[in-house]
Parts: sequence; C-alpha cells; structure tokens
Amino acid sequence: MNVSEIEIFRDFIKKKGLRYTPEREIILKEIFSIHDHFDVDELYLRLRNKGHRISKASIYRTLPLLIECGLVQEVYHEDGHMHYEHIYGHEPHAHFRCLSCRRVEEFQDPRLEEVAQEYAQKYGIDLKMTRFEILGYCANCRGKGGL
Amino acid sequence: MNVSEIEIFRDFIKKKGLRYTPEREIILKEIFSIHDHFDVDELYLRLRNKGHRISKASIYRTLPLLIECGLVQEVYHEDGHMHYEHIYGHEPHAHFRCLSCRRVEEFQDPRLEEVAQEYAQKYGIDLKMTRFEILGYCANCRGKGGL
DNA sequence: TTACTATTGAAAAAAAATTGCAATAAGGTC
DNA sequence: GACCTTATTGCAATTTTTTTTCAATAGTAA
Repeated sequence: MNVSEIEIFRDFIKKKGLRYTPEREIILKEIFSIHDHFDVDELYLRLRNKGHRISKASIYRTLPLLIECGLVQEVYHEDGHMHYEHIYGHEPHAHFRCLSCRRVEEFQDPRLEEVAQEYAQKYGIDLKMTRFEILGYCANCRGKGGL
Repeated sequence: MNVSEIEIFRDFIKKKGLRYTPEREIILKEIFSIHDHFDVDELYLRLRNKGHRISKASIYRTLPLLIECGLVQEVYHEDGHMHYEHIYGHEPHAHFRCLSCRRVEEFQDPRLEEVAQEYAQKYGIDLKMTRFEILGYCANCRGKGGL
C-alpha cells in the first residue's frame, strides 16, 4: 500500500548498518494496516492468522526500531502492557481514555504542539514526540464508577 | 507532616467501606515524603530501610487506591515498569524526558489544562487526570544518540 | 560465491504484577 | 472490653510481559 513508510524504514535500517529483513517489513506492513491501537499480542496473532510465523521476540525487537525512526509510538500502558499505534502520516493527536469502559478517543488541538515546540525551543531540545492523555469517565460512564 | 492527604485517604477508604490500616497509611506517608518520581521497587526499599516490613503485594494493592482518590498518579512507563508521583498539593504539570540520559524535567503551561477542560466540557467527561509528555534529546545529549 | 555477522525462532530467563491462602487485625456490635 | 465478621496482610506461587541466550539461517558487501 503506502510506500513511504517502507522507504523510511529501509533507509533508517540501512543508515544504522542493520539488515532489512522480510520479517521487519512484514511487521511494518501489518502495523500500518491496523487502523487502531494495538498491543504485541494482537499484532502477533494477526500475523499468525495471515500465515506468517513471526515470533514475538522479533516483534519485540522490531518495535523499538520503528519507534526510533518515528513510524510508531507507544500510546499508553494499560492492563499491564504497552499499546502502540503507527503515527507516520497522521497529525499529532491526543487521547482520551475512559477509566470505566476503556474507550479511547482521539482528538487534536494545535495548542498542544505549540506548548511542546516552545518548550523544546526554549531548552534546546531535539523534540521526538509528545503524548497527551486525558483520563476520566465518559458521558455514558460517569456516575457509575466515577465518584 | 501534611495532614490533608491522610484525611483524604482515610475518608476515601471509609467511604468505600474498606479498612484504614497502618500499612496503607505508612505507604501513603512514605510516598508523600518522596519529592520525585518513584517506582514500586524504590518505594519498597525505602520502607524496608526504615524498618517497615511491608510487602510489595501491599504496595501493589495500595497504589490503585491512592490513584483512584487522586493523590497519586502514574507518570510514565519506562524500563519495563511504571513510575509514579504524588500529585496532591501540586499544580498539574507536564514532563520532558530525555531519551538519552533519561533525565526528567517538569514544567507547567496553562494551555494544557485549558485543552483538557474544554475537551471534557464538550463531551460531558468527568475529568480525572491528564498526562502530557515530551520526549526527545536534551541540549546536552542531542547529537549523540539523537539522529 | 564466499565470508562475515546480524537476525531469526524457540526456549529459557528475567522482571513485573497478580493471586491464593492461612493468619491477623480493623472496626462494628453487644 | 470481648466478640464477631470479614477485609487485609505477608508469603509464596502464579501469571503475564519482556528480554536474553543460542544454534541455525540469511543479508550484504567484497
């Protein structure tokens, strides 16, 4: 599908002196076919269901590379493990998570990036990513578990 | 020291029909004596060094309560485990984390709370907490590992 | 094609968090 | 204060997540 992220990843891998393997590309492609957040287990099962026998170890080894080159981001830690999303080609966005139903909504606000940019500029920071989360009880759930 | 968080915690525990135990209070007090981020292991060792034989299980069981009543917050997940901080009595603040030296800096910006408040209002959300993180390479580290 | 060595899958290990259980103790009632 | 009910505790075992080890495989440059 989208060629760009593949090129970015390949260039990144080459530039680091690493090897561009089929496993790495398959993982990348699968991640970019998921239009939602995912965790390692989900990704592993999706690959498996498509006939790819890629180990979880390879997924765990590939994710940091994808994160380092800015294609993927850790979104939030929930239920004892990390959840990810692909971010290349998407505007930076914030997440609301309902503490009751666990629903996750995305939204954007230019002020968030502004704050980050200004802070980075002020302190000479090489900004890599931002994460903004709002936690609370959604309209449907408030009043139930929500105090 | 500060009596308020103790009262808040006790009231919260009572309101839930739970029991206010010495262990819970000791954990609370210790957390509020740490003026930095901490993880479960650090907290456990601090308690142990002071002669308290409180198990990690109790810490793991107490933290969600402290979070639920708004005294403590999960700050970030790093090195495979969660890091916490006490938030009662502090202004909401954002965190910058250097991906190289791991340094963590705090800063405030009213726009962040504004965005959260507006979003909550717009969707009828009962806002519980926000988390804003900036990840990148600090002035000292940029250029080294920082692409 | 050859040589070098990074990467892989599988299994083991490590680390983090949760759970089961018997003993203890909080806190309400008499 | 004694008694009763049951939540909480510490410990150990377990579960879950992530990392590491290692022999076999396979990229990639020469």
